[in-house]
Amino acid sequence: MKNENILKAKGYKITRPRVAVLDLLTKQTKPLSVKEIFVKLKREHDLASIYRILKLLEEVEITFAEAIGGEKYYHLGKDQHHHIVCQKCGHVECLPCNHLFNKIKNFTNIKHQLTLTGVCNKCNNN
Amino acid sequence: MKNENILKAKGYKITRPRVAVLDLLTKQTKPLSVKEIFVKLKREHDLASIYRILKLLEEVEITFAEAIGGEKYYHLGKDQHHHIVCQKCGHVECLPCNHLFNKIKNFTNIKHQLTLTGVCNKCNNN
DNA sequence: TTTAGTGCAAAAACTTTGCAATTTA
DNA sequence: TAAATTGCAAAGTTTTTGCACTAAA
Repeated sequence: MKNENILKAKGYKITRPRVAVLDLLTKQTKPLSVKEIFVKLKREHDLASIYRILKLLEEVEITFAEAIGGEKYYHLGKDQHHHIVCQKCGHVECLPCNHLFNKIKNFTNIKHQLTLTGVCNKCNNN
Repeated sequence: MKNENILKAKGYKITRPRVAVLDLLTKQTKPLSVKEIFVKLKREHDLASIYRILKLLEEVEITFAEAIGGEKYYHLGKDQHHHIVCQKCGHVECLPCNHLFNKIKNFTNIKHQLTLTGVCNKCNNN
């Protein structure tokens, strides 16, 4: 289902700022931080709105957030793919499994962090 | 080398607050956020100092920081191990490889996030 | 026309910084 | 005793919130 239709189906309105954020994310090949989104949209939309929109998109699982270096980065889609981040300059690249080697060979001093998320027993019983 | 000696070897002093943070982290079986550290130390040390200490410990690679849900969590050691986080309540557990299955079976709706970090070509050439 | 969503401004939360006082070596 | 580090207070960031106005359905 198209992303805008997911929103519509859940009773949310299709507004200019929401479309702007979705369109922007669609064009990206890497995840973006809130600030990057704000700047790339030329500051035409309110920062507070962008926060609200990203929170909503995350809730309805249109976007996924990934914490990189303590900051949240957002990208579209349920595809679980990964990222490699330069420790010095913060440069981020996507890491599709089949290009893993090609990307990794351009980095040195590689470390990794794996975080699984799920719903724990306790929460399942509420 | 003992953690305090790593500091000493690099010319840093062994102070009460630094020892308090190290001792606290030593006891943990899960990574802690800045705030959790502050509270667990009974607010006896200044928050600003804790920020400074954690930054230092990270620099000298005594602690490692991991971003979980947009917040930084700190733990000791170079061992690369992993975490599983409840999407609802935020409950975090460590995930040593050999206990992977045992821990995971108590969670549902499991998703994962892998982030590699390294130093990119550009930064290597500076 | 109704209601959800936005933009603005203000508040809250989080993190960093300057500096005098304290503590470590 | 000298130098590094702390605690405090203030400043700088980032994120959230309340509310009147606007725009989507």
